[in-house]
Amino acid sequence: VSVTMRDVARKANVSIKTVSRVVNNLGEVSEETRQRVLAAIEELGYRPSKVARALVTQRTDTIGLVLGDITNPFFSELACGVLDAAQAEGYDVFLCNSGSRVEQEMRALYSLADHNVDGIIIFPSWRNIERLKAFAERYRPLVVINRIVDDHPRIGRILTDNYGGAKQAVDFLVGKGHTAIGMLAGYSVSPKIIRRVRGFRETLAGHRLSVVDEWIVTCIPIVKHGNRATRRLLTRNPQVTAIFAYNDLLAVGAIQACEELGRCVPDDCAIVGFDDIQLASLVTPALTTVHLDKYELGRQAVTRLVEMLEEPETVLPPIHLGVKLVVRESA
Amino acid sequence: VSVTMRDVARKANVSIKTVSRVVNNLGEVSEETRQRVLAAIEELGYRPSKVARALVTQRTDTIGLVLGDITNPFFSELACGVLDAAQAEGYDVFLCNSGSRVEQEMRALYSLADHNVDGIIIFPSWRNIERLKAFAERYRPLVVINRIVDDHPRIGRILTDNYGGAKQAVDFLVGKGHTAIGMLAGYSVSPKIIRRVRGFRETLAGHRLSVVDEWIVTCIPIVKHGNRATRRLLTRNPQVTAIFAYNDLLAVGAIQACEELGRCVPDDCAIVGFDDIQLASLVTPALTTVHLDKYELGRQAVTRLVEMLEEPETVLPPIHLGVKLVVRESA
DNA sequence: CTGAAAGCGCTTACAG
DNA sequence: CTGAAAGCGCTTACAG
Repeated sequence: VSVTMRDVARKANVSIKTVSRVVNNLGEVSEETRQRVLAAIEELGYRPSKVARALVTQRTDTIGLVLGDITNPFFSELACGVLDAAQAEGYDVFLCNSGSRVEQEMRALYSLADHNVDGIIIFPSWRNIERLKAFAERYRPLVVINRIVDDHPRIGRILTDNYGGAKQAVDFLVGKGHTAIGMLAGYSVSPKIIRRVRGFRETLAGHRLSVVDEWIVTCIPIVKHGNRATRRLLTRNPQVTAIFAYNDLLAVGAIQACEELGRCVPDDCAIVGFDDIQLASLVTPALTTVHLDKYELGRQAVTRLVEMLEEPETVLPPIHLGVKLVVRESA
Repeated sequence: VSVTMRDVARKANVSIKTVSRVVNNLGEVSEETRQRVLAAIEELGYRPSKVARALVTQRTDTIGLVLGDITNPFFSELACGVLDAAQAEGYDVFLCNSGSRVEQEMRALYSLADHNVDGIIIFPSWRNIERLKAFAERYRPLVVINRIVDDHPRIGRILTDNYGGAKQAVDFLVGKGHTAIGMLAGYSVSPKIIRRVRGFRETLAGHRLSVVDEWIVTCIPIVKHGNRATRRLLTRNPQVTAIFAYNDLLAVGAIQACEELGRCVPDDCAIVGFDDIQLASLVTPALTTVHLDKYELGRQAVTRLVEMLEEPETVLPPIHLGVKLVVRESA
């Protein structure tokens, strides 16, 4: 099928090299020759093969994006930012779902490396940092979203203010008079890893409120499990009057559970989410939540990756993204 | 950085060709040699370059996916099906947003062709079929979702039963006693192109109800515009007691509008959506809508594309996907 | 069972 | 301003 540089060269009666020069705008070609080559390209419908070019330049103009699950609105908004920014910079993007599982995540990474992507943006699963570092050193540069990693020229970092967001949420709830506040903690309850949990605990303590471990429950961060976990939490601990959720999906599940339990939101139980996905404002009652600019997060990741590709030796500082509580109806 | 076949060959004391044989499992290698090569591969961390391989085989093991907007839950569920099926078949996938604009869509297509993807799955913008056909013939095979296209060996087709879904919705509404039914029609009101509109009109006519053009309004299919369009529709035509929406996003906007207008759903105005995205069951009142298996849609598209790649000459019949009305609270 | 040569479609020094 | 040669990292006939 495909027409090559050789075909164009033949048609325009020049060497392959000259075609290459006009395709890549390297100048040094007489205007007349240039026009002749351009005409041949047009006529034949020639498109330079990025594969062939990549083999010699070692650049593919592609990047990889590894996410937990594109079906999660948080990730799809982030992906949208990545896509738009990548296109603006001239990159195409490979998308991989990791299912938030380490094995699948590493498989995606290696598969991307096999395709010689220029770099990879990843929202990693918990605790996987060492393997990521090994990968980055051996194969491709990485931009890591929302995980703490040591300085490294091959690893870029984008961090959202999860601690601060949790603090804003708790401060707000305490300000409303709540003293018995539970948390749906997502995958892990460990404050060492999860800054949203640490922010929750420490802010509570800062208000001289006791941190009750039993009120902090782990759950897969989707609606169904938020519902289930909340039902269990409120049934066993009816004294809890407010819930801070690791993300909006859990918070929406919590609203459902309250309704099923006959507890009115926000009067019988206040609920605060995190992320401010589109769903948050569409649900009834509308969710009070910590707003995070997911699209911008994706854009920044691309910007940072491009910087790293341009200056491979430099270690760049982490990029920080702020968050802000949005008060609606659920608290 | 990168270690090549030559390095492995040197280390294992064999020819490059022999390394190629074990990498590709072509047999014809003595077990002893095989082990030696495998050990060298392991030790050096060698990974075969797909780029180099692609240059000679003309296959990249990648496919492209061109969507309107990954942020739309319909598309992200579809994408999830594509991703999973593609991975199972050994393909990685490029994702492109087209913003539902023809120019951007064509740009994405050509960019994908430049990367030598093996094939492309596309949910095309309206009326673009001729250019798609030209592209498919000249560059890469396509699987087209939800557009009618003539038989063509380079174009696969997946169709959902949009007409039947609209019919189910209207039948249901009429069964409930509604006679003044409006429609939020999405981008275009033309029954020639949009089967959901045609199904709506013809089913109405089949019930001997008059089809009022003024009650069928076009709008960008997202929540905000659904709200706006519904407000206008119901304000100008208060006699309308039911609305069929082109998709769930519009239907959710319609629910909001009714609430703002003080019309109770479903009693003062019944609303039926289309697609059954996750949001549909989360909103209050929960949306009655036409269920569509978007994940399966994505899977089928991949299956079909793989079939086409295996038998490039054959023209395959369109794949049809059924739909089914799900009755919840909004109608 | 194993290897030397040619070639996929480009770019990169190097000449002229 | 223009071209011939080598090479990117593989696979594909072809020999032996």
